[in-house]
This record gives sequence, structure tokens and C-alpha cells, in this order.
Amino acid sequence: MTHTSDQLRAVLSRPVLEVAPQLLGAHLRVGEVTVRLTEVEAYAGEQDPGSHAHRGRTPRTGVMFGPAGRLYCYLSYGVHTCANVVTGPDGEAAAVLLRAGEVVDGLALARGRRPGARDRDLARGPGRLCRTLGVELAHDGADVCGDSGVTLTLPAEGEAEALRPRVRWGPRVGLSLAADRPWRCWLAGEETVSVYRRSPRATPIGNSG
DNA sequence: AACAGGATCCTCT
DNA sequence: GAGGATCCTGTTA
Repeated sequence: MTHTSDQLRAVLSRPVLEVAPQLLGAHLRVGEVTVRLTEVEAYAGEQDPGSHAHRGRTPRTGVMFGPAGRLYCYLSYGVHTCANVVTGPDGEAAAVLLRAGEVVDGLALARGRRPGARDRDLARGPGRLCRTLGVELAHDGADVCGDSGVTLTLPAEGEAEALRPRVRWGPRVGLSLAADRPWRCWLAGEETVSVYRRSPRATPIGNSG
């Protein structure tokens, strides 16, 4: 559906576990490259031991504590930019990590940004997705509901309905804390969905609360 | 000022 | 499936 920016922000302001599956099938456009999202993870803010916001607000995580619809970008391992869409009411630090997608526009440019990668791997993984789209730390705080150069388009109503039965849930990738919470969701049958890896530092299965 | 720990990726085998 | 690269961030002193 083509939402106004107010409608989109209203959707994103809902609880993060409600918003996350609605982002599956959505199109994220940055400049000339567009990715169709196939896998995301929900992070529930200060209550969630797996979230960067767990220990409160810091310079890095500040955007997450603001209103829904902004991009929270951070550096993973000091090297890879990863991006989240902030969700929930203003003041609540919930966000959805954009884990993987399929390039549906700007393929030539995307390939140039990821030399040697197969097409299915262009945006398979949160760091790769940002590299492919050209998302960098400078995009931290960009409003996907506004005129920031980053545009989010939710699936049309009929398509969202068609996708619903294909949504699967499982544990989030690579977390040492709260490793068992099934807050990652993806579209079954999509070849761009990334491979699950459990953190070697995570507690044994079932013991992490 | 120093340290420990990553919401990852790539290259092997 | 395993291991290393690599450097930012938050915490502690």
C-alpha cells in the first residue's frame, strides 16, 4: 500500500513484534538501489538483554530512544554498517534489524558495490545489505517516512495477506544474551535469507531466559 | 588510558 | 563447520 508518511509512521509506532513481520516484503530504497526485505529481527529496547539499548541510552544508541521511523545505524566489529528501523512509541528504544533482502532495482550498481558476490548474496546478511544499498553510519537518524533519501514502502494490502502464511519465526543470529528468544522472522522459501548461527558464547540451549 | 566484547564477513576445509 | 580479521564502543580505573 502507498502510505502517507503519517500513516507509515503510525504503523512503525506499533509494538516491535507486530511491526517486524510487516516489514517482510517491504521495499527499502536508497538512491538507485532497492531491496525487498526477506528477513528481519526484533529488538525490544531496554527490557531486551540482546539489544544495544539494554543498558540505557548512549551516544551510539540515542536514535533508538527517539520516534519511530528513523534509521539506527551502527558499526559491527568496527567494520560493517548495520541498519535498524526504530519502532514503537517515542522514548521506547525498540527497533527492527534489517537482516537480508533481495535486490529488485539498481542491480548493476549493487553488483559493483559487492564485487564477486553472487546475486542472491548481495544483501544476504545485515552488513552486506547495507553495503549493497550504500547505507553508512552517516545515515544514522535518517527518517524513512520523510524526505531523507531513504524510502520504505510497505507491501500492498493484498500482497501482505499473501505473504502472511509464509512468515517463520526463530532465534536471532549471533547473540550471546537472550539467544533463545524467537524474535527473528523471515519469508519461507526465499533464497536470500541468511543462515542461522548461534553465538559460541551463548548459554546452552534453553538456559538464556 | 586500557580492556574486553561484539546484532559480521570471508576464507578456508 | 571452524577460525581469524579488525576496530569501534562502553566500561572501568
